[in-house]
Amino acid sequence: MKALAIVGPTASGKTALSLALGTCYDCEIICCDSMQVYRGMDIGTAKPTAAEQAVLPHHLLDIKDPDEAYSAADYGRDALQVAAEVAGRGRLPLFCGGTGLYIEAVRTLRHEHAPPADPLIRAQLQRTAESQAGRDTLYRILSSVDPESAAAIHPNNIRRVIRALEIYQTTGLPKSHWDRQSAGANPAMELLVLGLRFQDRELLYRRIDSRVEQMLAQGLLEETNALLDKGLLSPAYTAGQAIGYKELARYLRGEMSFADAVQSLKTATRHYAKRQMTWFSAQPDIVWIDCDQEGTLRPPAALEQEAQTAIDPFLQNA
RNA sequence: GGGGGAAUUCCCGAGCGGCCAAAGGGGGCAGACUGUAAAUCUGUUGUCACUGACUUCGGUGGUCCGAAUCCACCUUCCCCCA
Repeated sequence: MKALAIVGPTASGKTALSLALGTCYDCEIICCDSMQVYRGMDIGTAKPTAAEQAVLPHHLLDIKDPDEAYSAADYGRDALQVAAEVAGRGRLPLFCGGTGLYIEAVRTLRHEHAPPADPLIRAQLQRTAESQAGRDTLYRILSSVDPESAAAIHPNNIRRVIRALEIYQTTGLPKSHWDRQSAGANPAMELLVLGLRFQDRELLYRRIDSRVEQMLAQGLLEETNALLDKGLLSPAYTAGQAIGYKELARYLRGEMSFADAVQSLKTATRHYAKRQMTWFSAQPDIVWIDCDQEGTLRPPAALEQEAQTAIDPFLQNA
């Protein structure tokens, strides 16, 4: 199965390009965003609007409530199924989103994938990890049980230490074993990944700032308040970690001024964009498209055209 | 007009005679990432010919073997009394 993907940092213009390209190649869009899957989180996640969703079918949006758990592997499974359905209709699946790990999940999802989180084991490990001594102990255990993973995980990154131990405890096999298994298998689909990037970082950062202002004008504060009222913004939920909501929630709870909240939301978004760029730039085989040239944004048509020169041969090649 | 306090590296902010190119935080830059990923974590951040040298802690001039740290004056800011 062939599919397209558009990736890139937040506010780089993925949605607009996906609509243009999707129309051109008769696609259905499969959103690849860890936060857009949640209902009631529209403005803050820059979810495609109703009008945009009317242009082409969109999938994997609004499939969970903010207090429900969802993960990369869930996404990999769901996305694979949806993509097969789209292909079954004779249309081309077009993944679009900024969650790098989710794209990766689509590509490398295997039957022999590492097991899901075990709530009991995880809770137990987390309790141990509350003290520094406990964390040291966990890392020491990991080092003896799975030295390969331990070497790759920084001792301070307790979250990943816990996951590695969880895998070992539930399967009796080290995480490194499962990783090798999935990395070695055949890709689930043939994916052409188009990556949007900026030569001039300032330009991206300015877009981020103005998009934040735009979100606020559209009612991000009200949206946050609604979620807060329903108790859906706990940091315990994945959705509660979403940028924008967590900062504004602090303001609404009286923990910081509105101006400070907005400032930290902008900063957090820039940090996020940087992490995305780091992630994507480390991925092999991305066809890069520059959004800007000599300090100014390129016209959308130029980006589309450049994308097409990569897509056409990809689709022709049997 | 009188009295008191403050000026530190991009920002905030410690330091109060040597161990200080100067804690810590923020920001910037770079990186990691296989079921919480918009998460979590790491490195780096005066300059250079970089195991050493050079320049820096408002300004100028002193004291001292040695100053961001002490003294004098100047500049700016803040507070209090008038």
